[in-house]
Amino acid sequence: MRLSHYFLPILRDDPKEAEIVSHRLMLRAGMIRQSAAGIYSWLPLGLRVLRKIEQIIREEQDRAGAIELLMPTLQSAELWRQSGRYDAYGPEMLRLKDRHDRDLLYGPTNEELITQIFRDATSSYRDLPRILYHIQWKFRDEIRPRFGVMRGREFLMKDAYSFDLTPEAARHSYNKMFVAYLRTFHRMGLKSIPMAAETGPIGGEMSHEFIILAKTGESRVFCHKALLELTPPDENIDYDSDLGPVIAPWTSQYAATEEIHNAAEFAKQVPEEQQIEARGIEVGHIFNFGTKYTKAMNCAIQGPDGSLITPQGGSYGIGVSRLVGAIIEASHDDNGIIWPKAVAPFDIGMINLKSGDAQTDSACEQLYSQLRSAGFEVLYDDTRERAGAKFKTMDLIGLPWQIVIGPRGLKDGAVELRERATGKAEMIPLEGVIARLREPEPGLGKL
RNA sequence: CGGGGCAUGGCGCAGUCUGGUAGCGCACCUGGUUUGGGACCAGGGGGUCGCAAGUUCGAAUCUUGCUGCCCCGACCA
Repeated sequence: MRLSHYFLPILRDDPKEAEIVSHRLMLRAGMIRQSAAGIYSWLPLGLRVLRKIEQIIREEQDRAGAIELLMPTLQSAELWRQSGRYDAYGPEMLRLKDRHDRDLLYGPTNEELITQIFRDATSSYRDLPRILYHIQWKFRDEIRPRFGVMRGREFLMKDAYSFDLTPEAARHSYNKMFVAYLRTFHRMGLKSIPMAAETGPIGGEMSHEFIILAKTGESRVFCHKALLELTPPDENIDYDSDLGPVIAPWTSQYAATEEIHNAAEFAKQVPEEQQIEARGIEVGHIFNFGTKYTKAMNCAIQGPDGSLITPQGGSYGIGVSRLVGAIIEASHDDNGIIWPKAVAPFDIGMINLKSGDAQTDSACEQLYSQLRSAGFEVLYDDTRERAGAKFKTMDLIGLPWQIVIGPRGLKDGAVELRERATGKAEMIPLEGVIARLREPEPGLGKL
């Protein structure tokens, strides 16, 4: 993409409404614009990140055997009356009426709807287990939206729902999602820590929040240091095998959010030098809630012996739009965002230091086209800005690699390759750029 | 919802106390000089001063009502 043809409204100054760093940087980097309190438009750069995150989530859900569908944003109140949540949910739920004066709501979650869909389409035990998911916009009318996309009212969420015949089978579905979440967040360059959690209004007995540590996190969390060193299973993990032992390293160590933290237990279970007390951002939440919704929604399945079985349910959320902010909270410096490679809006930012100079232009054009043919996503700054301004912009938007091309280096046929995360720069021959970019990252195993 | 604050061009702000018809920096446009970490000079364009009613010869400025947004708290993916 040529910057001269792109839509990237950079702000040089901090907008005063943005308090925390991710919100500030997203506004300044031209990723989002606010439309109303807690409601945002996603500009091209932000959208690209959102899509990358979505895609990683999708791949890992699919790998774990979940099946994608898409439910609407608007739901009928009638459905929610069946589960009893229409009245229980409170003012957080946005309620509206259509022209026939029928009650509708903008979905804050989808347990009722998915249960209805599943119920109406399934009658045999042979059709279980299933995990269905979708990635859709939700609305919760928060009392006080804040922190940009981290706590918006409208937000993009992946939510999955499992249906199983027995509690044991439901436990297995839960474990599948547990593993999928470990892998998902790891692929995004995040260290996520599953923590025992309260179940809240969704209900149920078993629940984990997936927390990433960040100074600006909204809640205090406590855990064993060893949890930070664990690596998730690789892509060859067999999701049909017993996953209990696989997740044991995570579930056997103390890890709790503030709400259920028990200081005495913490002290007893974790040696002082291994204790971590930090702030965290919740990016995922998994629940197992038994028959809460299937029962309320009259969902029954015929078993092998002809008897009716009420399926066991679970739901599994990931805050997709929140993750964009969370990743920035976890990965930035004074100059701007530092995108993990897997979610960066572009792989490479190419800076033409002397647009209009025939030699520099042609070297840039040549490399730009080669990089794209090689499969890289490149944002090419071909504008007439001065060098300094271009550097500042590139640092702000945080693309993993910067390629700096100017007459000085071209004299020797070289360009500068700079890694945003480390600031390390090296001069390499024009022809060597692609080979250099393809070198495997040290320490990054195959996931 | 309780407490605090803000609303003036795309962004950041001054002007409001003491009414006289809107200004600064950045950004933008034109020309010139510049050009490896947010250049300089000159000339320009752009604002129903959040909305409504009122006071007044005259309102960004005073009065009343409303709306939007931000921060702290309780609540939450």
